[in-house]
Amino acid sequence: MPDGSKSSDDASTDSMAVTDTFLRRYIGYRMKRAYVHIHNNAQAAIEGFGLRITTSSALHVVVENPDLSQSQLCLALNIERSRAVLLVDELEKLGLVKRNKVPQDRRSYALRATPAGEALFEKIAAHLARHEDALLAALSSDEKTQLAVLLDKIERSAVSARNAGA
Amino acid sequence: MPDGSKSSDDASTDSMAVTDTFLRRYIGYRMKRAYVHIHNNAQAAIEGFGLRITTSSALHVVVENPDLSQSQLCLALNIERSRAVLLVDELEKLGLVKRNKVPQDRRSYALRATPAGEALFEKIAAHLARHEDALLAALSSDEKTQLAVLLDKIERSAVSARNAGA
DNA sequence: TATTGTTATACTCTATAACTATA
DNA sequence: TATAGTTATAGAGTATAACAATA
Repeated sequence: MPDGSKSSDDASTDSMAVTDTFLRRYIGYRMKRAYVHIHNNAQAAIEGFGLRITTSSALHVVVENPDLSQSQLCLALNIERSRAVLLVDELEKLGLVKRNKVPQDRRSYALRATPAGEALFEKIAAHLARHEDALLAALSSDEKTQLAVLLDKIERSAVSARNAGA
Repeated sequence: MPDGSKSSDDASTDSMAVTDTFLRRYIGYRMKRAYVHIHNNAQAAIEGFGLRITTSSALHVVVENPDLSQSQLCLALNIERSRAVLLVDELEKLGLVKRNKVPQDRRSYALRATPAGEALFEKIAAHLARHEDALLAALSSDEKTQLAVLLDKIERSAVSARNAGA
C-alpha cells in the first residue's frame, strides 16, 4: 500500500497519526525542529559555492574583522581553538583567507580575507539572505524582528545565568 | 595579562571586541546561538537520569503512543530508521522500553514503555520542564507563547515549501 | 515489489587533552 | 606561567546504502 493517506477512517490496527504532544511542551523541541529546516536551507544555499555553514560563517567574521587572530575567531563563533584550525585550514586551502605573520606576537596570526575571499563572501551573503527570506516568507517583517529579539534575549539570559555560576 | 577587560580605550594593536554583525543578519545564526544554550541546559537536566536528549525524546514518544512501531517513531521524531534501532536498543537495554511482537505483522515491533520507563519519564518530564522554565525565566509567558507560535510557523511553512517541490 | 528492522560506513560538529613555540 | 596554534582522539548526530525477513 504505497498510499500515504489514510486508507479509511477506522482507528483499528492501522496507523493513527503518531503524536508528540509531550515533547511539544518544550520550547527547545520546537526550536530544534524549526532549526533543522533553517539549517538545511542555508546548507543548500551555500553548497554551490563549495563551502559549508561553518566555513562560511568563519569567512563572514574574517571579512568583518580583518587581522583578527584564530582565538578571536573562536570567541566570536563560540567554537574551540582546535576547530578554528581546521576551518581556517580549509579557507586557506581554497585561497579565501590568508594567515599573515604578526611581528609583535609571533605566536598568533592575523587572518585576512583575500580578494577572492571577499568577493565570494559578497556573493554568499546575498544568496544566503535571499534564501532565508524565502524560507521565512510566511513571517511578517514584524514577526522576524520579534523572533530575533526573543532569540537574543534567550542567549543573553543564558550567558548571564552561566556567568552567575552555581 | 589575565585580565579580560579592556586594558585601555585605545584601538591600536590590542583586541577590540570581535564583531559578528554580518552573521547577525541571519535568523538562523541567532537561532543556533540560542539553541546551543537550550540544548546544553536540557542535556544537563537529563544526564543525571542516565539518558541523553535523543533517548529521552524517544521515551517521551513511546510513552505517549503505546505500541507504535520503530518506523512510526521515526516519523514522529524526524529521524532515520537506522537511528531508531540504536535509540530503542539503548532504551531496551536500560529496561525502559520493550519490543513486543506483533502477530498481524511479523516484520514490525510494538514498542511500549515498561513501568520503570513510565516512571522515569514522569520524573524526567517534570525535571526538564522546570529546567527550561528556569532558563527562559527572562521571557514572559506571552513571549514564550509567541516564540512557540513563530517556531511552529517556520516548521509548517518549511514543510509545505518542501512538499511543493521544485 | 515494498516495507520493517538491521548492520555498516562515513561525515560533520563537538569536546578534550597533550604538545610546540612563543610570550 | 600563561597564551596561540596544532595534533590526535573520541563521542554524538546524521545520512546512505545494502541486506534479511516479511508483506
